[in-house]
Amino acid sequence: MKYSSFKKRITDCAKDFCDEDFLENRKNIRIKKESTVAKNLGIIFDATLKISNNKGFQAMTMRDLSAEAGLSMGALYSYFSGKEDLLKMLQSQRRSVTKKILEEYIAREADIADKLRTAIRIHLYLSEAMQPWFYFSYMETKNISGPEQAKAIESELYTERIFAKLLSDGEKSGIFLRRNHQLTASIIKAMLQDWYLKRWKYAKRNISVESYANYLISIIENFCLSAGKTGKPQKSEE
Amino acid sequence: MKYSSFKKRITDCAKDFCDEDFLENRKNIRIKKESTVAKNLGIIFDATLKISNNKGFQAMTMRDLSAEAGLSMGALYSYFSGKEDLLKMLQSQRRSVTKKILEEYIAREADIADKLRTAIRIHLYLSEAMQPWFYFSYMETKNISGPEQAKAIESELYTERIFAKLLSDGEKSGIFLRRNHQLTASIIKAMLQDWYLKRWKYAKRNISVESYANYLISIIENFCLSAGKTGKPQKSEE
DNA sequence: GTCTATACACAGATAGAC
DNA sequence: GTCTATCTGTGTATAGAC
Repeated sequence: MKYSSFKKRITDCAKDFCDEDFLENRKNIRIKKESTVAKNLGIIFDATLKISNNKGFQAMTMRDLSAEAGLSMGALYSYFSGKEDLLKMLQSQRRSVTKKILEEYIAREADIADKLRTAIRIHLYLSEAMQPWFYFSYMETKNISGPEQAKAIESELYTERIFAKLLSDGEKSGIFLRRNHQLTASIIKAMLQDWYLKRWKYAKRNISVESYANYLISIIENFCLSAGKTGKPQKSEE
Repeated sequence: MKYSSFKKRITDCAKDFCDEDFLENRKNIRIKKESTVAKNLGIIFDATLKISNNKGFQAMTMRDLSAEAGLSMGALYSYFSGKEDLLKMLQSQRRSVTKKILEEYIAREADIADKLRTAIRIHLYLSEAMQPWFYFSYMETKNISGPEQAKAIESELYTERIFAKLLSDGEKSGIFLRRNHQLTASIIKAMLQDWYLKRWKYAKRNISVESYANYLISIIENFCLSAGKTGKPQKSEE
């Protein structure tokens, strides 16, 4: 699957505001009209990501945000009760979109080796489509208050478990070698994360997200696939 | 080589204050006596890393630092001219130690495959011995003023080039396969970084730095070594 | 719903005594 | 060399007009 067709499918979803964690916060918002909330929250979230990824969330002032979003300080505070609240809403909204899409695409595949390839590929495509948020989430959630940090860690472990499960199922079916699946899974995560953490590097070198995906898949299959079961051949470089 | 013997060798070095970039800043320090400077700067650096890795460098106040270091605000300001200056000194001191040691150990090996193994292993050992600083440097330097950020990027690319060069030399000698060496090198970096960025995870799972090193080396050698040249066998899991 | 003006707290930094 | 006391800027958040 090519990135371009994935992206088309995704851009609508990405602005869904129907997550339950999000609705929890909805009642703190003074604005009544649903369409105004959706429009302005979108603008506020994008501005937050833009500024934070430049100078850090903690360093972003409300005046910065006000200028970038084109709303006065007063207006901003009718969409959230404070900086911490803003972070919570942003995180829960994006996290639920990510999870939904990842699960959807993996479920479509029947074969285990395909599921693993798809999991790697779709995770990369997701982080490509929402790079500013993935970067933000990685860099900022470490320093945040207790419950938010716990959710970030849980989210890290959640995708890791998906990979570990696939590797372990694959071993049972004889298509993958016996390895330390948990460790392999966590190394896959590290490689996936590098894509959105070092985007400047890959962009400068003209590495496309497709070719990065193919490269990762071939590294992992070299390491995990049983001999003879080379699966569909994957190009190792572009 | 075991981590424990490496660590013994390193702990002395790690407090060297003889880097040229550092001496540049030395003249801004009002304190005359060299031994006092070394002692208190050590305390200040450690306190900075401890607080910053908890709440972020930008969120660390001088009062926090004063309390943690056991020095008054006034005293602190006789060791640096401001927060930014403190960061510059810390970065240049640690960066020079890291570079020196990494080069030293790679140079000791004659065989290319051994050089690659050593580069991976020693980088991991270094980041284990100085985990707080590696973590700090990764998370904080992105948001900092121009020249400091440029040095951080240069440092990332510097180690990457070491790996890429080894892979490419190895290809010429016929021991490594023809791959996209630059891309492989950047993926090696990603895997190395995961060790110090997710230390909580590996600690909880009782993965030792030695076994992580062995695992990485086996992934890379599976991918890069020419058939038949399996080199010294590496354990893939512990 | 959005604005301007302002309160109030807290940060970085320094002066000058000891 | 280290301390306490204090200045000044800047950040978050709110009140109340439009």
